[in-house]
Amino acid sequence: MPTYSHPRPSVTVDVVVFGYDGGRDLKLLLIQRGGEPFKGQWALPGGFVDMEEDLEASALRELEEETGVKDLFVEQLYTFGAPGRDPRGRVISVAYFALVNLTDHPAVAASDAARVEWFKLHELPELAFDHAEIIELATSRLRAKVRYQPIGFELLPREFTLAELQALYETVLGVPQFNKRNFRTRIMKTGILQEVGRQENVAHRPAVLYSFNEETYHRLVQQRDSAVLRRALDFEI
Amino acid sequence: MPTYSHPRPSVTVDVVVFGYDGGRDLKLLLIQRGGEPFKGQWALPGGFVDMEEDLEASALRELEEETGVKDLFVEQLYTFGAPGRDPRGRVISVAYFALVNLTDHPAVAASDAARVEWFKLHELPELAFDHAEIIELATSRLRAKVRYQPIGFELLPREFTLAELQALYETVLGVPQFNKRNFRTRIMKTGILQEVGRQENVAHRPAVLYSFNEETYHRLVQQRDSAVLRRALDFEI
DNA sequence: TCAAAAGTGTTATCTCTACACCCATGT
DNA sequence: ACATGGGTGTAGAGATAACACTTTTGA
Repeated sequence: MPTYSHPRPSVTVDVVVFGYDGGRDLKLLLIQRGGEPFKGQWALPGGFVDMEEDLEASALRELEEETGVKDLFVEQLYTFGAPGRDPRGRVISVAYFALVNLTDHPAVAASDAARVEWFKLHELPELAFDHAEIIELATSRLRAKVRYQPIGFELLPREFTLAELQALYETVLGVPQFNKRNFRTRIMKTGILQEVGRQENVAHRPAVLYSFNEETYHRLVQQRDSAVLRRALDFEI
Repeated sequence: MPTYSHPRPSVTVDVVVFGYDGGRDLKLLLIQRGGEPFKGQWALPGGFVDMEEDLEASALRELEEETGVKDLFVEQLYTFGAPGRDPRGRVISVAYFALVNLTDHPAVAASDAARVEWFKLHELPELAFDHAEIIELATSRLRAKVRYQPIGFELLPREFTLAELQALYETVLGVPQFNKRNFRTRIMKTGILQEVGRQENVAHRPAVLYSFNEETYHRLVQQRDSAVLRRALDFEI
């Protein structure tokens, strides 16, 4: 097997970053391409993997270089490698995805990218390469993940009310609204929330503020995807 | 961005094939390497991706070339790309995994492989490269999958009894034994099984033979991972 | 008639859903 | 006092777990 003489494809990483700011829409981080191919079109942040660099490190590096977004957890999504997906030749792309609290992660155009913008997930522009397909997969992965892991940790500010947490779930799952009473019962039963104070200066009964109890959170997420979480988070759609 | 001049890693595929033959163990398909590096050691079937070939097609081709195993569904698992995982240089490997009914898929050594063998999952030999890590990930993916998708379709013969289906679940999940009555109720409620006959010449009451109702099966698996299936298959561990 | 494995009835308990209601605050 | 959103009690329906029981076959 003459391994050294094998023709070699190029390898890139692309990153799908979902952002949330409390509204009725999830947002998606895109860059406008500054170079060919697809110059001027919107695309996922990403780029070529360096020879001595881990894949995940590449994803984080390219993301920061192109958008300024950093300090986040990425998770591998899928590897796209159909011949012909890139006009430059054979390019295999390892896609990553991440969730961030939008207000903590301002986007700033840099290097290759002409512009950077957070788009509403339901109002995306036309996309370069097969990036629409990548985003679709990431979206369905997010909706699956929400059912067995608490996503609020990454998407919400450090302190939040139960109403905010519920709004997040309704937004991500795209359902009109579910029962307040039952949502609370389910979430509280997991024990992952801890009371940290109450709202002030609101024209109604002040809501209790919660944050995630990191210890309980990590124990539950670790434990073979914990039946406790599945039971509590598996909202019917 | 001078894309043409980028240094390029090699890209391979590796395939984790789980087999079942009705016993108390899951089996795993391994080859003994015929060439360097790791000559003589056991490894996952796999090899280099051709320039004009889709990743999944590569995985199926390498699997058949090295083991004779074909006609099966593979699912992408994860992409391993740590620098240093292959002594030949930078090699990025896209791992796939598959489930087969062992009796329908005899293994035959061919081409590069010195030998091919089905190993019990709990009695694996020392493995080449980072393949032990790949197998560990595949195993945990299988145990997660079993909870929301019916795996019997791929692992069992076309006709089977409920006792056989239950033994499969106990084997995959590694639990001693769960309640017969309740297992049956859960499975039957999905409507995924159809009666196709009964056992003959057994020294006890003959069991009803079932097969999967393909139509119901595909409808349920498709439908956003169907709550019906999750409810029915999510066995406590 | 017996052993072996298949298959069923039933109940007590737990969980979930839906809906109505009460509570605390600023204006 | 009242509007506003936060927060709770609870009954009826439905799902679940556990156990003991009946059935059908070949030897």
